[in-house]
Formats: sequence, C-alpha cells, structure tokens
Amino acid sequence: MNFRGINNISVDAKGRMAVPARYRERLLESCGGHLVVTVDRDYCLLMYPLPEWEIIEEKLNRLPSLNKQARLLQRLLIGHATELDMDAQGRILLPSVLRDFAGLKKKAVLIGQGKKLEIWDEETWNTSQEEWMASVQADDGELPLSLEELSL
Amino acid sequence: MNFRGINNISVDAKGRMAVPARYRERLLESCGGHLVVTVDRDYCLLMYPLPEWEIIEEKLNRLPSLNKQARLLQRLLIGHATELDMDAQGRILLPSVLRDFAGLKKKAVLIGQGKKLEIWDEETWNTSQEEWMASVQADDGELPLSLEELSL
DNA sequence: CAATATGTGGGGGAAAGTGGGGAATTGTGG
DNA sequence: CCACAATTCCCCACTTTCCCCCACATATTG
Repeated sequence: MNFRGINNISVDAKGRMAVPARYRERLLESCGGHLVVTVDRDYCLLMYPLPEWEIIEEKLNRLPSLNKQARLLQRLLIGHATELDMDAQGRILLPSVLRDFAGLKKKAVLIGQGKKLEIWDEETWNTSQEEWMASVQADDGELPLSLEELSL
Repeated sequence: MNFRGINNISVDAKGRMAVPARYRERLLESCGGHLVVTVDRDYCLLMYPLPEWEIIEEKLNRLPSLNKQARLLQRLLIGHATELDMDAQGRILLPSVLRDFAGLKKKAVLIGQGKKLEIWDEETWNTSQEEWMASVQADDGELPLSLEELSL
C-alpha cells in the first residue's frame, strides 16, 4: 500500500500534471481522489492522500504555538497545504505558488516515498542527487546514532 | 474542517479583501459570516470565526494579569480584535488600523492555519519565508524534542 | 497490426476575483 | 439641531482564472 519508485512526468502550460495510471485506482478508493500537496524544506513538493495528510497536520497543530520553530514549520507546511482533486483525465492542477516554490518547469520527476509522493523539478532532482552522492561519500562515521543502527 | 493552503489576494483602494470562494460557504454556516480579525506578533493579521475567537479570548483572559508578558499579549490580541462581517459579495473591510499594522498594500497573501487564517503583506511574507527556509536548513539537530520526533 | 489504455494539448463556458459609482449611514463641528 | 464630510455598504460591470470536455498523439497489449 506504499508508494515507491520513480516516474518522469510533464507539467503542461496550464500547470497540470498527470498522475501515473498505476496510482490512480488506489488513490480513488483510498481517499476518493482527494489529495493534499504542500512544500518541503528541500524545495520540492509533497503529495499526500488527504487522510494521511490530516494525521501530519494534527501533529503539527499540537505543537506549542508560542514556539518560534514550531510556528515556522506550521506556516510552511500547513500554510502551503493545498487540497486538490484529480480531474476526469486523472490530472491535478498545481497552483502557481507551489510550482514556483519547487521551480517546476516542463519536465518533472515523481518519487514514491511510502505514505507520500515527492514532486521535483527534473533538473533540481538531478543536481541534488549528485550532491547527496558526493556528501554520503564524504562523511564517514559522522552519522547520528539513529542512523548508525540502521541495517539495510 | 481546518483551514489550510495559500491564496494570493488583493486589497483594493477601499481596504476590502475578497474571502476565497472555497471558504465562504463554510464560514457562513459555521459562524454566520461573523469573523474576528486581530494582530499577531509577527506583523500579520489573524482571522478567526467568531466562536473560535471566543475560545482564544477566554484563554487569554485567564492568564495571570500581574505577569507582564501576559498583559502585553492581552493588549495586543484582545485590544486589536475587531468583529467583521462579510458583505453581500463575500468581502470584508479591513479597518485601516489593522492594515497599517500589517503593512498591507495592494498585494497580500492569505494563509490557512488550522482554526484561523493569517493575512500577510505579500512582500513581508516572501522575505519572511526566505528567512525561514534558511533557518530550517541551518539548524540540524538543534530542534526541540517535540519537533525531533515529528515524522512527515 | 488492430485495439485499448495512457499521456498531452487546447477551446470555451462558468465561476470567482476586481474595481468603481452612488445611496445610505455614521460621525463631526458649528 | 443642522449641514457637511467621511465612511460603509450595495449594486453593477469588467477581467481573469478555473474546470469540464473533446481531440489527438503516443504507448501497450492481445
């Protein structure tokens, strides 16, 4: 029931993006096609089925609203969380605010990430990936504890 | 039933602001279109359905009135709280005091934040957001406990 | 190679957003 | 108490955006 894998997709002049067919049926039955798209710290977009998003939002709302970091996260994530439905052709219309945020041009990449999907501009995705590969090589032994004990 | 997402809106020469259509019906039935707008410490405006505001106000009133911070908050929030109704076209008229406080010019931004909505001057919002993105990138591992265990 | 499914593009009607004129209301000063 | 000014609110008209629908192009399958 988790999302995984990568898809090349295109965003048309109106800002529409076709959801890959293999996800559609699942999205329709699990959440009636009601999706939420928001932003991520790494300048990509996150796409959740509405029920999954509501769990996240609940956690965010519980954070103390006088805490500066907490409000910052709430404004970024909840503030950009946009409810979207698929149209009859299985496409979603990404608001221009979100497209601008992620620097989305015509060619984009859709990444399955468990409960959610990530939407990247293709160019950004490629350069980011190169950087990660390089940095993973670089810092040996500097991993936080929780990562150290991870066995793949 | 929570507010989320972002809208670009414009404030006209008379200080009026159109409430996005998708919120209108909800506001009419949940509170008869009776809203309360007040100020926030971050120089934006907060907009609540009247019943939601009354809960907040109650909490504020309960704060110890000898505490300096508490009185400060009470004066800011309760002091600026203004009751407003939507007009026949679904617009609200923002008092000039509040517009000045938030530095609202023609282009503004409306941010859903759970029980409330935030109203920002567009320029202020953009510069603030850049700062947040930078600070979120910067402090890894310095997050408060409650944020650390947040998995998105 | 036909036949069906998927991806892509665009036209057009409906709805929402925007702006301004003018009547009604409120407030102010004489 | 009245006259004048300022503000608020309702209405109408224009512009922009959104969304539904159709058409074609490309890919997949039998």
